[in-house]
Amino acid sequence: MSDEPRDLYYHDPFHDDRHGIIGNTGFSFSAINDSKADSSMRAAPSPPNLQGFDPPYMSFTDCLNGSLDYNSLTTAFGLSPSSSEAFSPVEGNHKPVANLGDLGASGEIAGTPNSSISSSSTEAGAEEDSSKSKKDRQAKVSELDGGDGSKKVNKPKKKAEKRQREPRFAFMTKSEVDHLEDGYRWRKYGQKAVKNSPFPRSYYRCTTQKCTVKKRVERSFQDPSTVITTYEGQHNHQIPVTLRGNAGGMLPPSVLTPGQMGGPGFPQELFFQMASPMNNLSAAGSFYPQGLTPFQQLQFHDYGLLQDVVPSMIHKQEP
DNA sequence: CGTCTTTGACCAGCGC
DNA sequence: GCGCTGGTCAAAGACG
Repeated sequence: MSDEPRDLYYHDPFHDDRHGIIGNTGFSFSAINDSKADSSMRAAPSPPNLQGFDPPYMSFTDCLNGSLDYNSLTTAFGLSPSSSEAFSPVEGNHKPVANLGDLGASGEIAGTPNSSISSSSTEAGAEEDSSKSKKDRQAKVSELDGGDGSKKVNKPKKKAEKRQREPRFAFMTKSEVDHLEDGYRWRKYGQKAVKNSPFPRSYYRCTTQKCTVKKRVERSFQDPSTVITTYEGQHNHQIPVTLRGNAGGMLPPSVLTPGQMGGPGFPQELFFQMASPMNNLSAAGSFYPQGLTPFQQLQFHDYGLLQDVVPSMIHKQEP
């Protein structure tokens, strides 16, 4: 693949001094666009106050609605240019915060310090799961092969339609554990070495039937202590709370269950995941300049924010 | 025995 | 057209 991911907006983080600022917040948004053209269209004027945290942050809604300047927000965090997401560096983040894994409440992930979260949203719009399309493709091929079955992987006879992407969100988490518990069950279906990175990227798929959500997990090559988790798609089911202990009890009322807010789990899950660690952040107190944390803003919006956010994300998949 | 991980192979898409 | 890279498949093995 090229160094310029085709399915998202990427820009060189190392030549944009805004990143560090964002990164220091320990929380950032990165937009993942499926369309470069679209990303350029969305490129609103840079938030002039982004650098100074004042007003501290774009709202989650802003991010999801694409009203913010992706260019200023999309930052690489030790991802190879070929990586599909870009993040903010968090070098300045030295205070212990909750781990995303804590949210899973599995208990198997010790709270690792220095958690930083980044979320990314795509333009999305893809109803069809990429893997599904590929499955269809290969199934079709299988038939075309006349049931030979000798070949391990069947070759498609014709080109499938251009693969479409589900909406994606990425999280950066400082963790020693690669695969962070998030309450869902995942099956690893692949691992690949990533260009320009010594760390492989792992591919996971939600094990729930008919749920096409996938996630990728990779370590930042710049900061090996940081795990970058990218979710793709939206869960069409609730968090299997009975599994592995889980976080059911931890769920804030406003984000308790997917679907309650008007859609399947994805944005809610995201918010939930963001919210919990950030709660700890808030508790940490002096973590952010002037006591302002990104989550504080989120808390301000809390329910309303989700209401703003969710429809913007969910309506795309409404029938 | 069911579930999950590992791993090599294959494919698509892109740039040159 | 070729090579590179990301993404996925699926058999084999590991594990509880």
